[in-house]
Formats: sequence, C-alpha cells, structure tokens
Amino acid sequence: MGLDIENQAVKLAALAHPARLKIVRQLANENACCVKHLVGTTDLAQSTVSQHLKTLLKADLVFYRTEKQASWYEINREEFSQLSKELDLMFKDCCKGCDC
Amino acid sequence: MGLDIENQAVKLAALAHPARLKIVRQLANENACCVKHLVGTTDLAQSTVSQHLKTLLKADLVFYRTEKQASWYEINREEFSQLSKELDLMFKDCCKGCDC
DNA sequence: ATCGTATATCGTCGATATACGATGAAAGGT
DNA sequence: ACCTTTCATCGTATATCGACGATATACGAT
Repeated sequence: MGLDIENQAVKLAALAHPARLKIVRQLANENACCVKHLVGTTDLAQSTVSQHLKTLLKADLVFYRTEKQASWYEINREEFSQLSKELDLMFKDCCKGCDC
Repeated sequence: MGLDIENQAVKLAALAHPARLKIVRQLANENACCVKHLVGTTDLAQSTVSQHLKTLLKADLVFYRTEKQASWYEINREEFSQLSKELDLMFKDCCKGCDC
C-alpha cells in the first residue's frame, strides 16, 4: 500500500523549499524543537517559520504538541522513511508490464 | 559529496506535482518516451506537457535528445538514486554533534 | 488585573506556477 | 513545392506561494 500520487506530491512540495529543508534537518538533529528555536536557526520572521511549519504539518511530516506556552514540532520519521522508499521504488519500477 | 540544499529543493519541487509524478512513472516504466506519447497518457495539452518536461529537465531528473521529428525524454536514474539516498539520510541524521 | 513570552493567524503584495491556445520551427512524406 | 506531424515557445489568465508586519490567542508570572 503506497501513498497515492496526490499525497506524494503534497509531501514533496512540503520539502521543496530551502527553509523547510533546513527546518527538517534541524528537527532531524534535535528530534524536536520549539518555534522560537527554529526562528533562531533561520533568518526568517516568526510568522514565516510558523507558516512553513504548518505546511510540514499538513503533509504529516512532523508531529505537533504544545507544552506550557511553547509549541513543539517533532520529525515524523515514519513518513520520511515511507517517502524515501517510494521515491526509490519510483525510478526502479522499470518492469511494469513486461517480464524482466 | 551531497547536493546542496538549493539543488535538493529544485529537484523536490520538480517532483512536487501530480502531472510530473505521472510523467516520471511513465518514464521509469518505459525508460524513455516522446512527448506525444506522454500527452496521450496525461489529460493535458501538449504545451503543458512540454512545460512540465522542461521543469524536469532543468532539475536534471531527465535526459533529452531529439530523434527524427520527435523529442525523447529519458529518466535519469542516477539523480533519482542520489535524491532518494539523501532523503533517507536527511531524517536519519539524528546524530550531528554527538557521538552515536 | 496586568504584563511578558510564545505562537498562530490574518491581510497584503510581489513573484512564481500552471494551464491553455496560437504560432513557428524542424523534419518527413507526397 | 506543399502538407502533416511533432515539438518548443510565446502570450495570457488565473491560482498559489512566500515574505512580512500587525494582530489575536494562550498562558505563566507578578
């Protein structure tokens, strides 16, 4: 059971921006970060970072929880793993409809 | 030597559209297709398909050659392989700055 | 109650993306 | 020479993205 093509496109689009890639790397390194910390590691306004996080959240690439007055975003490794595998299969799938 | 973050974003953006994902799958299955054939497998105008192919070409995800009056686009498996690997590393890279 | 901190959302605006039809170039066939 | 096929590019209309500042919300501290 793979992702449908629309869902794949949403996830890929969520990653298709340098700022969001940086955020994802940061999350991968620290597992979870609050927004203020991510604002510190990028040179973007807080509202812009929140917007990027919303994009990642909608694509299910991160988890979200609040703790006290802070919001914590955590990387969703399962989804990354699946996306990576599907990308790998995508270009290897050279034999649909033939016998090799 | 990995791709820089801008290049990663360009490649991911090139894949972040259902029509281009379908085109890529078609190319993966048949290795190479001419434009007319790809127009037949999508429900888009020929000019739109050409535009999508240009996007994939700029991201180095496909090769291009002309043969007779046709243009052939071929999947670049090397680039897909690298992108897939980097995506895989991205979310696994939990240990930058520690010893594990 | 008020203040300060952390975050989300809104409104705006320029830039980019996406779709189409029209047009033109290249090459093959008659 | 002329027509057809195949494709790229241009022009245009519309939608979405990406950035910011301003504002709203939530909550802990004083």
